[in-house]
Amino acid sequence: MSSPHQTTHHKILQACASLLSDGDGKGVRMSDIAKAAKISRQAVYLHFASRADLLEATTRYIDEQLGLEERLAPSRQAKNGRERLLAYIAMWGAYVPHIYPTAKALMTASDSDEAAAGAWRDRMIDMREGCEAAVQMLYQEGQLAAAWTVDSATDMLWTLLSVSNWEQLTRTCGWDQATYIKQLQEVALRTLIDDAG
Amino acid sequence: MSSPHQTTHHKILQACASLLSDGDGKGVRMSDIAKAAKISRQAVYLHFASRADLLEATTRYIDEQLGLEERLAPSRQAKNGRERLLAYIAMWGAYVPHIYPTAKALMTASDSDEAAAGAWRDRMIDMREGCEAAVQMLYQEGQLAAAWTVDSATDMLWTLLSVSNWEQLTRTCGWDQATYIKQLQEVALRTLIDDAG
DNA sequence: GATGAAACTTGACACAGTGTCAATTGACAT
DNA sequence: ATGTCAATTGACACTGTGTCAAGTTTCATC
Repeated sequence: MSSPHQTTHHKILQACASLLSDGDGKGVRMSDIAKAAKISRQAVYLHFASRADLLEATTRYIDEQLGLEERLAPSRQAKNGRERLLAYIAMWGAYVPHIYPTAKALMTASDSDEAAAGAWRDRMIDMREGCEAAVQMLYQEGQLAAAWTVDSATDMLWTLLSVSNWEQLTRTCGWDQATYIKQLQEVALRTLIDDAG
Repeated sequence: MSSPHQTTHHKILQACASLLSDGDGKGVRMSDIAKAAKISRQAVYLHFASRADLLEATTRYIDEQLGLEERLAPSRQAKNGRERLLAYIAMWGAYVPHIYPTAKALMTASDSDEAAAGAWRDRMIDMREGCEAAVQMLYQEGQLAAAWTVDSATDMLWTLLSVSNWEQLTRTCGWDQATYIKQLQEVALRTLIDDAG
């Protein structure tokens, strides 16, 4: 737990995050990051063991910058499962665009496949918990549709909200953010709740 | 339109398909393929311009081997949109396991990113047409839920059935094939049709 | 049977990008 | 002055794709 204030460590994260934000995560090389941080390429390795390691740290850094915790508050304060589900999807839909480039870089990390894939998977497991909380609440209210267990419904919701899906719908299909949120809320409600008004 | 009978061309496709089938598409190198086809690595390039090119040809080859067209028949013969939707999802759920390794290799082709990604995208656009046909049929029957246009519903269904989602649900979440099919049918019905009995 | 064209082989190489190593410099504290 | 830590420079190994050149096999065809 070193404290990364305005240290080199911090500068690297900033440079990495910034490079990932412009462009869509393609071809951000260690040397690019070093250059952006005004540092030698090798110095990066003094702070991060590998590209995957740096990428993973960058997602955490971005989470802090963007106040992920605060963004989660509305869904946590929701008074019923339905509201919680809607709030969670709204939060997520507004959040993904920010982490997308990093996510993409992490998901398609060609080289240190194991490490990068693992880092991203860990990250997504955290997000799964948010899904589970909403589903659990629905279940306890007796609102969860009969076709689902808490587990399978969580799996489904989690998958529905995956970054890949977000990418396909917004990038390939051209949906805008508001549409993405509205339609995914629609799907989630109709799928998970019986009186899906 | 050369005719690939028992030619080298054909042997390469066979070797590639076979290598992709065991293992999950990771680290299948050009040299591995050449070795499996009992050919020099360079000879592969006499038949396929690049790894992406070969991979793409392999998906087509597999489609033929597995009789994709015949598998599509039941959904095409369905007498209403609902049946067509269900049949299409059932077909797809049974089909994905076979193309998954190749799909994965194509999606995560680190190098010739453009070509590989493009090849896979083309492939998926074909599959989108199957989704659209079902949605269109529902629409013409007045069965498509009010929240959707034909386009947006097709986008949603297409995304729902993506290989990434299949991968997450079956590989990560551990769903078996029957569960995948049943639950995705459930989601599609509830989402797209108003009287989602 | 010689000629020639295709298909294939061998071996070498360029290229990109990651990660490693060793030797050196600079700053700062004690 | 000494030690230590951060950073630099430059070189190198490694992996895998794709390219090139020169030689060999195979086979058809005159």
